[in-house]
Amino acid sequence: MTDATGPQLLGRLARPRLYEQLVEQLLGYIESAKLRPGDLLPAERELAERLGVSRATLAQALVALEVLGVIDVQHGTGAVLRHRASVASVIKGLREHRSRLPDIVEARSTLEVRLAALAAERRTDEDLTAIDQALETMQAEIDDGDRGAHGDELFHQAVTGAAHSPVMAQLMAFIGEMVLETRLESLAQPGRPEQSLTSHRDIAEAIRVQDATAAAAAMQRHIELVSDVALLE
Amino acid sequence: MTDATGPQLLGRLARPRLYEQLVEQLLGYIESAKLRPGDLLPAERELAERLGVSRATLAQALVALEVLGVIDVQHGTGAVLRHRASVASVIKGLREHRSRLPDIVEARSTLEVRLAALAAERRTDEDLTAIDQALETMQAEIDDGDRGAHGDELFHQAVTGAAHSPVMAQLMAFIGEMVLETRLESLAQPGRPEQSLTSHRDIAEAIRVQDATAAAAAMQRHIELVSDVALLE
DNA sequence: CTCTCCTACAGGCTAGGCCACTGAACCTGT
DNA sequence: ACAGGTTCAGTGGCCTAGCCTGTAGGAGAG
Repeated sequence: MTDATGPQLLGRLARPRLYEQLVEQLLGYIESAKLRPGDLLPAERELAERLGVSRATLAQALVALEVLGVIDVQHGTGAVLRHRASVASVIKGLREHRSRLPDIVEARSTLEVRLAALAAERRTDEDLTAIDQALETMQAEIDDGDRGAHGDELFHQAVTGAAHSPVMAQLMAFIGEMVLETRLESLAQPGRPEQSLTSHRDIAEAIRVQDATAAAAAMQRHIELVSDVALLE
Repeated sequence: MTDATGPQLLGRLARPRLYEQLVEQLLGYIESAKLRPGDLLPAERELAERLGVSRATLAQALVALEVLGVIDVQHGTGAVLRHRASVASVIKGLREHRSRLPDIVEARSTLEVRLAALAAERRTDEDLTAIDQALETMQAEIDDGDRGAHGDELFHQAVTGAAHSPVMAQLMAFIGEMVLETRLESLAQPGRPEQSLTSHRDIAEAIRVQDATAAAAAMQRHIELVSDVALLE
């Protein structure tokens, strides 16, 4: 899109990949053809010809759809639909116009509050060490005049890890991706890093003494503080 | 998993795809080589040769990693790492022992409890109508001796919609299939459908009167009821 | 010293081929 | 008539070989 209308001001310009366009088209096709779960997509050779691409490229698009959970490709049979079209359209819509920031913050806070509570219940001594190290890193960065973004990231990752919940960890990774894509830049407000570090310490302390309720509450306060101005981080 | 230990009793046996193995190997490589975000993976031609596969197949694996958010492939430059190895390893672990039930229930409850509360705050009259219709559908299905799985799914979708949070809806879709499996299992128990319907009515009532706290609590109870059976296995 | 341009090397995509798997139509012996 | 194998057309899986475009750093001109 932007690559056709004009140059982008920031960041490297969008690199259009054929397989991405194919994913869009296929999602659109699934929706418009009203395919139901279990239905078969047209054969690879036919699809490739109809779309005007090689089988190799189409195969990439099918891999992408498979990873997204939309289809399930079976050797000798074909590509079968796994979800109803509505789900596919949700994914499509999400990729087209990126999600709003408040929504992201909302989802993130939901997950992180729970992760903090779980971390308090399940943390091992190793988890605690990682959390403490993250705090030290952040402290060192702030002392250097930095805003401590790296240490902050480490902290949240350490807490996520301490919760020992792979599925929720993956959801967090997913959100992290959205945040990156929306080109969110946290604002470096004077005093903010110190406040953030302090609330981090509160969270860490609750996790240390394994108080799930306190950990959840501390994380909630932290997110409210942070989303107040900077919205994230 | 089972495909390595012995034959599966039900369902079609796992169909090993080369690109999937490559994803595993590459994740392992990223971790063992201690690559940091921003680092470049070896060139495609070199990787393909080292792994003993064609560039076309390697390209599929790279597409998969890109969709997973692990790397970012840039034309003319190479494949750059987007996340630290720990995140990659989490994804790897998740793909290995696919979807463990307790984790799924955990993630689901976290999201749905919050969704119920948001639904209570934000529901429109249309949302409420959809919720009531889902309840009627489920009631009709149960009266017919069915498990009411369809109505159950409709209900949760309606609540999710009423929360008006696209990102969390997306996250629900992300784990949607696993949730569906969980739901089907629990509803198979005698007497369960009625209990489930009753707790659905509680949730719907709280949303109707826009009591967020009550909605969250009702959803929490509902999920505990459901996961109770599912976890007994 | 700076700037331009060249070029080696990166990924993107195509074409065409062969192999393995699936399922249904079709034999064949009972 | 039937249950059992067998055949075969169609499907995806993967490979080789090649040419294209984009990137970035160094050589050379100014």
